[in-house]
Amino acid sequence: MSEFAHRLLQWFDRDGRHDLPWQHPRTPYRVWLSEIMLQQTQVQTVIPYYLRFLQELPTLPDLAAADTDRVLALWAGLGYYARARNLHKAARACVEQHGGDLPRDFEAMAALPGIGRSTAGAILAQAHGDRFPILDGNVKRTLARFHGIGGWPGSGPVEKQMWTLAEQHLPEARLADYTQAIMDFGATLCTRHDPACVLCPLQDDCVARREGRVDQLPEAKPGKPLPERRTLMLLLRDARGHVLLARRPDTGVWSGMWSLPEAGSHDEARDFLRPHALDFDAAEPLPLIEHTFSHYRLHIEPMGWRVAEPAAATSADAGLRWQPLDRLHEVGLPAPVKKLLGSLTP
DNA sequence: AAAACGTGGAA
DNA sequence: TTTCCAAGTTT
Repeated sequence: MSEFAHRLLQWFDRDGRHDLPWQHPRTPYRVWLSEIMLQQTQVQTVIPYYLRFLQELPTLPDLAAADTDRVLALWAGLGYYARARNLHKAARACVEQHGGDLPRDFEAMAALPGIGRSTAGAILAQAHGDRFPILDGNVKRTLARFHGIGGWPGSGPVEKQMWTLAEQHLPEARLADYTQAIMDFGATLCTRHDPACVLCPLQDDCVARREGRVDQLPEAKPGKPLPERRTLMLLLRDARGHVLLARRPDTGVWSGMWSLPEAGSHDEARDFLRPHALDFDAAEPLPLIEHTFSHYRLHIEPMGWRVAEPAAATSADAGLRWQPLDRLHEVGLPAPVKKLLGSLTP
């Protein structure tokens, strides 16, 4: 076995994490769900969502049989909602094409929506002990430092080089433990800021350590200014304590989620209000919301109205629904909308 | 290749 | 306050 993997496994046995929820039992479905939730998301954030999701949908067939709305509701707050929609699609594909289980074959696994090369490797290694590398943020950081690799790890050439190295470091056995080990190592010891180099089992052979470049590696993603956008959110409440929700389009942010009706201008808002016989100028202004995405900042202007009777037009529209304020947990709401509606007094 | 795609926590 | 970024994938 390579010295790299050997030292990592020894470190893992003593200092790794052995009680994460998806480790007991380490079934393919449980590992899969954890890997998808953990994409671009920290363990601490995932755990409560993971436990709730698994309680509601304990098996892959349960997930496949669930409504998309229910899946999105369980995901609401985690972000990157395409993960939830792809998870759901993949579960249905597994029922139709793989007998209700995840496939054991790498190519079949990576062909499922939401499962790329790294996630496929992570699932096969952890659930079956198969010999595949992963290349997540932890591994990239570890390799960048250990081998002294410059350049942003997300760029094509650097990533290609790292896949090769990740493959070369694989041990012959204990693939499940090794996969968990290198992620634990990156998450708890070889951290982005202030890594614990004095405790590191790889310190003698670490290029960054030897050359005093630990703080400089891995190199950051080239930064760009954050664009600003704005929208009006229309909050219509009726006398029963229901609020009017609108389904997000199939494309763009929050796709498929339920949210508040939006308007890009006051004129657009007036058009939307017309069937409700509401006066735009009678709106109750609500506190402005600033919501930051990974790729732009959104300024939300919420405006509220009270309606005596829900207009017939809104009940017939499949893209709209009147939802009781005390049953918002039934639908998947974007984080800032959930917060806004949660602050309302019923 | 580069941009889209969420959110909350830390520096 | 602003910036960065955390178990990436898809288009």
